[in-house]
Amino acid sequence: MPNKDIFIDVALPVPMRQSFTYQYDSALSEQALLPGSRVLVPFANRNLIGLVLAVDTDCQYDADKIKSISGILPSQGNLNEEQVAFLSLISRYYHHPVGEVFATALPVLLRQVAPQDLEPTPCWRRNPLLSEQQFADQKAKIKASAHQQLALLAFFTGDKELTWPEIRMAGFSKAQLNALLKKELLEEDVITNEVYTFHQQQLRASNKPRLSVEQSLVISAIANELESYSCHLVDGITGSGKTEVYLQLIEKVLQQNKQVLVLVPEIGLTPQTLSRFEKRFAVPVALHHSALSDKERLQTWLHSKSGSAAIIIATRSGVFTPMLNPGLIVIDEEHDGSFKQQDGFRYHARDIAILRARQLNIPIVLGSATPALETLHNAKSGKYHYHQLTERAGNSQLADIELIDMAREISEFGMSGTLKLAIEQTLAKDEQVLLFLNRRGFAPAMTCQECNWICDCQRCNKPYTLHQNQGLLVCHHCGSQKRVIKQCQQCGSIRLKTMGQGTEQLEQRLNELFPEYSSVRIDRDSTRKKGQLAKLLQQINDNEHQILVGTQMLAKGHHFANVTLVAVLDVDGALYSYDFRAPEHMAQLLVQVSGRAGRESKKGKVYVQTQFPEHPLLQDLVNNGYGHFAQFALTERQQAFMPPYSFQALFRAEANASHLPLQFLRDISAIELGDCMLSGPVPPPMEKKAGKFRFHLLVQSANRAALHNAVKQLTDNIQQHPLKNKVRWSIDIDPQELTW
DNA sequence: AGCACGCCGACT
DNA sequence: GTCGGCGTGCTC
Repeated sequence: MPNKDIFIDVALPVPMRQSFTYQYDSALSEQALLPGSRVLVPFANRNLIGLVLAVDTDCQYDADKIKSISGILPSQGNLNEEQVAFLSLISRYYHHPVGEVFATALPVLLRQVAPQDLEPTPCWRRNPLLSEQQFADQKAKIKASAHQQLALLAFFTGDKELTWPEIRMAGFSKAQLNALLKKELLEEDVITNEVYTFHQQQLRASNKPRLSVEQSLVISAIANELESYSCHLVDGITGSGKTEVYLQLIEKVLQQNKQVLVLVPEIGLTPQTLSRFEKRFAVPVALHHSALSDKERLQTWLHSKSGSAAIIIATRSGVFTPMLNPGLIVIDEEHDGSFKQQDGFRYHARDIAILRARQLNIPIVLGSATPALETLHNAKSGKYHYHQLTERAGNSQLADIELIDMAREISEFGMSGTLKLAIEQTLAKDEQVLLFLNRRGFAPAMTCQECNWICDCQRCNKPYTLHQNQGLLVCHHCGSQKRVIKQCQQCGSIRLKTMGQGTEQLEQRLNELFPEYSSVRIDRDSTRKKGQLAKLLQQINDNEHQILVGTQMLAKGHHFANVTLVAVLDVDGALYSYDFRAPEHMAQLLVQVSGRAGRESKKGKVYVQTQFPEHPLLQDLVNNGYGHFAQFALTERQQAFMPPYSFQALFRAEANASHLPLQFLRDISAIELGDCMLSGPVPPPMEKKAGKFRFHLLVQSANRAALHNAVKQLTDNIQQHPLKNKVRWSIDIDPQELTW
């Protein structure tokens, strides 16, 4: 039925906190126009793709200024009404422009005009037509020097089917794949676009391990709640088999012909993670992570939306992937910081996932060995179901943590005598040592011995870090670099010295101290080249290096079977930090690194060097473990009215002159406070960064509604403030970092 | 965010 | 005389 008087509300990818009204001449097209449809519209003399929020018969905007839409885009890329409602809710929750929220939720290619169709995904498996003998004969034709071809072939175990993103992620090339295809060792097939349905033979039950009593109890408890929304925390120590819990729950959901969304940390989506799923389920798995091309990401999105992917494994931004038959969301390592986006639209994928599960009325499972204090609080207060796994599988034991009092030790280059001795003893047993230092470069500062001048970055007013290997001074805050200087720029003296040590120096000193052993450094600098990290990790597992030096990178996700000594050289920064979450992150890190030591029945040891061995939080962690520490830290948070006992919103502003952000934030803070507390504007610990002067305004309340209301008023004030385009500002709801 | 409009410095 | 610098302002 043609109707000329249809008005539509459209979200456009512009940083404006509003939608735009267009007219729709329904005689123009046969295609239905619904909330969630993608439309092409004229906007400020260009054409943009927008998402329809609502279809209406009247409009609130000046009728003479309204334009008509110029087209409707193919419906495969549409969202449905629930998804539109959900993203609108998210936009309101985070006080972020609707258009940008929608843009974040759609793959890049759906924000472009090119027609985008769901394509069958090619996949490969071992050629089933070959007999054992034929297979061996063909395999013998591969040159012995073609290690990668042989490795790729070995990657295809059993009847495993692999898609190109999976093969590439494991480090193989198209050429290697083609070589195997040419020798007919593999056959090509396609994963169809049909809606996925479960068959019992898709279960590789032979790979199912026996469960512990604890695991069985957790699984059956959650399995009883699969029919509607419920949120579960699985709090399980390293090695207690959290993944097995997820896998068995996923199995139950797949049997109901429903889909599962699994969110993992940025670095957590490794070939090993993937192979755990592949080994158990012969179902279509789709991936979503930053290394995929735009086209691959679109395919994942479409396969998930159309129901042809059964399991979707994704990092942060995958939380928005639409599903035809959603059945379960799993968030592994839920405490991980990479779930929070730290620029632009600052959302937390874990929090969004929980809201989504509630809206979809499906269960969500959060898993961690070191749950975030917020999560733990919600679990203990009964908002989430709380499940604990306290037993380690097999005969492996958790490492002991021991503090080294640096005030009493003679230390050389940041290493105490006790530690040095322990390293010697460990190396003598042919075991590996992991040294953890969260500071890249050779030394974090350079000073003049004559006049005490410090070589600062002029854009940040912070010391340059010396990178001796490259002969550079690098600012770790803004990235600026300059050639290393030989003379004091204040008094001209050539008596310059470095202060403190970074990983580069530590590696050098260790080579001097233990010349008969090989040291390797794993940090952003040493792994910049693509594939370098995987190469170094392989060398470590092949025992080519005995001493491992690294930053945070080394703490997450990697397992080193032969490491029995782990040392954290400096935790003090976290004990007296401006950031109230620093001790929590430190504790999570310590537990994580201690999980690196003493696997495979060799009991490990963790040393932690500190100037403050009596610090109560540190003592509690070491003596009583993470759970006890967390309870103690929560009590402190409660006394200080900090999250999770209050909710926060942080307004950040920066400009070329310091009076601008100050005045801006001061002006807008004239609001009706209600049940809220306002602190600031104050400069953050780094008052100046990359030449910009910065200020903060923190809003706090025990009441979400009151906080929301205050933020609303503040943003309204911003809209009217003359400086709103002169200063760069942002809103961070539930900020993770108060430093910046 | 783009993109146009607008009013002041070094070029063919 | 013009090309172009980026400040300011608007977009249904």
